Parts: sequence; structure tokens; C-alpha cells
Amino acid sequence: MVNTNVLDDVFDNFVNRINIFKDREVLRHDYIPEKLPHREDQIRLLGERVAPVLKAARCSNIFIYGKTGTGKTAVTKYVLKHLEEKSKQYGAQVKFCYINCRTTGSEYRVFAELGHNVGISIPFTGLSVEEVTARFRVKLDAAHTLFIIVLDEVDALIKEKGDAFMYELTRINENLTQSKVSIIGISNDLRLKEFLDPRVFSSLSEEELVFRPYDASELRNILLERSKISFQDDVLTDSALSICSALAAAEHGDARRALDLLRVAGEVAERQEAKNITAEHVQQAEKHIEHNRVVEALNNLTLHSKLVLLSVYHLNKASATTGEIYDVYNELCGEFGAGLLTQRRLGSLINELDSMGIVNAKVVSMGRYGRTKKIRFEIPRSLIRDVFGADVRFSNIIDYKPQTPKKHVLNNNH
DNA sequence: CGTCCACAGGAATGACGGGCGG
DNA sequence: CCGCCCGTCATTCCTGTGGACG
Repeated sequence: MVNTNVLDDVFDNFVNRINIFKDREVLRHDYIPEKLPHREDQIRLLGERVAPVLKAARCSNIFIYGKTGTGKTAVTKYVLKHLEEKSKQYGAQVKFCYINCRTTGSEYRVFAELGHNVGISIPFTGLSVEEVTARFRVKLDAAHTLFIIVLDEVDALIKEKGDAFMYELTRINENLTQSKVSIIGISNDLRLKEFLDPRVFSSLSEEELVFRPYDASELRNILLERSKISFQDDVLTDSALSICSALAAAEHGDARRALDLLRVAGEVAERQEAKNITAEHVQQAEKHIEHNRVVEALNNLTLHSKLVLLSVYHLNKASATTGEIYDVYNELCGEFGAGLLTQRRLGSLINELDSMGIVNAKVVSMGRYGRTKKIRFEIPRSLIRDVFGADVRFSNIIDYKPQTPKKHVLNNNH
């Protein structure tokens, strides 16, 4: 009885509350707005580069550089969206394919994704990369079209797997007679050319485009523009707007971060049933975002990565070495009934945790007492307790089934 | 100033789940 | 169904190394 009353209140409150948002989707960073402030130049330049496509000519390969949240992806998608409309209008044969290399993960999956895009189904394993490329090429050639491939965050894939697949891609036109391919590469890392074979680099960077980070006042404009569509009038205070743009500007002018901050601040204000969004809400949002990011990362770790983290936790030191961690990890595996990995493997797991920003691993030399990694938490210890439970040792380390020790989870998402 | 620790991290190899062509 | 191929992840084996100690 009591429960339903409480719930009634919750729902009634929600409905009757003063609405802060008009359209919260607008603040998601994958939303492409009608207007991209301070990127007019880039839009025009990119537009000029891809325009030949409308007259059935292949456009140059383009390389786009810029740090995260500088609008590379947004501008590219924006331009291609309009190009698509125009190409329909003029009846030009153009196809587009957008691939995020970091989430796609491997050379094989990139080609599989390309294949899907031209309408062939490709199993998630079992074929050689060459086979997949060949099928893609045949199907593409039969399509009689210009094909623009956007490879977002290519730097991630190149650093991990090398540039052989890029070489393959840049040469694909040689084997096509009816269709042509253009590549738009997007990189977060300005030093990417150091990782590339000069031949690949030169054919890939027929044109280059650099995106500078936004400064605080530019971020402010962007936020202002979006807040007009996303929030009710007069909800966002000036101080909140300023602190949002200042915080994001301090972090290399990341517009994505600024937008997240603003959206979450709005949600915080909404939950507190405030009439408007204040600087206070923004600061709470900042903590909130960081917390969520880490919790999600922790929950998605594999069993062994979790065990490694717990080992570091139990060591309870300012910084632990690989050897120490391996000892504790060994013990934990025994208690847990899990098969243990080698120290070599553990080293890579630690590196992964490091690149995720969960731990900090630094290689240090201790003279003739060896060379090791010093590992310390980059996140508060309390968070480990929160996520893995109060009794950390025998904690609910989720979904582990001792009788069917799964080796690795198949990446079977479509 | 050479030694030598305690690992780092690259390369080769194996196990596994899976697709393909016949 | 079979024999063969593949990509991925983990293991094994290996060489490399920074700098405090003696």
C-alpha cells in the first residue's frame, strides 16, 4: 500500500514537475545539429574536397586530424549527410560507409563492416582477411558506384595492428573497374604519420584538414546554441554556462565533454527539482560523469582483469610491482577456483587497465633490484569496494561459472 | 664502471570456436 | 559430414635493459 503511494508520488512529481529539458537528445554528442559554430571553414573545405563526387568523379583521399571533441566526426557526418541529399538530387551514384575503427576493433572486422555495407553478409570469423576483402571488392565493383569510406579513429587501429590494411585499402582502386573508392581518415593523434608507411601516408593524405581545439568562448557559443533547443527558456544560468565551457576548455577544448557536462547538469537539476541549472549543478555533474565512467568500465572488465584489480586492492600499497601483484593474483585465483594466467599475460592486462585510466603503470628501474612496473590506482579505492561489494575478497565477481570456464567471450554483436 | 636483478615486451606457437567447399 | 582454413587469445620462449650496488 505504502509502496504504491510512494510510487504515485514519484510519477506525479515527474509529470507535474517544471520541465527543464525541451529536447535532451540534442545534447548527446552523436547528435548532428543544423549548425556547427566555429567550424564553417572546415565544413566548406571538406565540402569542396568531396564535391567532385557529384559529377561522378572520384574525390581525393582526405585525412583529418584533431583532438577528441574538436568536431571532426560531427563535421564529416554533417558534410556527408548533405552530400547524400545533393547526390540524390543530381542522381549521382554515391555510397557512404562510416566506420569507427576503435569500436570495430580489428582489420578483419573493418572489412566485414565494409562488406555489410555493400550488402554481403560476412561471418564474424572463419574467413581470411583476403577472402573478405576480395568479396567486398567484387560486390562493390558490381555496384557501379563511388564509395566513400570514413575511418574514424584510425590511429587506434593502426597503432595496434599496423598499417597493412590501410595499404590494402589505398590500393583497392587498382582492382576496380566500375566503382571507385575514396577514403576519409580521421585521427585523434597528430603524430599518426610516424606510424605510417610513407607510401600509405602519401596516398592517404592527398588532402589534409586540421581541427584546432575550441577555446572557452567558442565552447560557450556551441553550448549556448544547443541549449536553446535542448532546454526550456531561461533555465540555464549564465554562471553554469560559463563554468561548463571553462571546464571543457581546460581539458583541451573538448566539445563532447562540454555537452555531456551540460546534459548531466540538466539531469541533476531536474532530479533536484530545481527551477534552473546553476554552477553548483555543473560541478555535481562533473563528479557524476567521472563516477559513471569508471563504474561502467569496472563492470565490463573480464574476470581476470577484475582479479588483477582486486590483487592491487589487497596489496593496499601506494604502488605495487608486477611481481607482487602476480603473487596475490595467484592466491586469489586459487581461492576463486579460476585457472590462472601467466605473468606475461598479466603484464598485458595491466597495460590495458592503464590505458583505460583505471590504474597507472609506469616502468621504473630499481637498479640491480630489477626493472618493473609500478602500479597504482588512478581511481579511489572506495570505488572498488562499491563495485565489487563490501566483502571484496569473495565478492560478487559477477557471472563466473567455475564448471564451464569460458575462455573468451565471442564478440557476436551483429 | 661493470654487474646483475626482475621484470618488459617481441615473436613464435598452440588451443579453440568457427566458416567454407566438397 | 570431413578436412582444411581462419582470427583471437593465451602460453612459451626469448632477448633487452636502467641504474643502484659493490
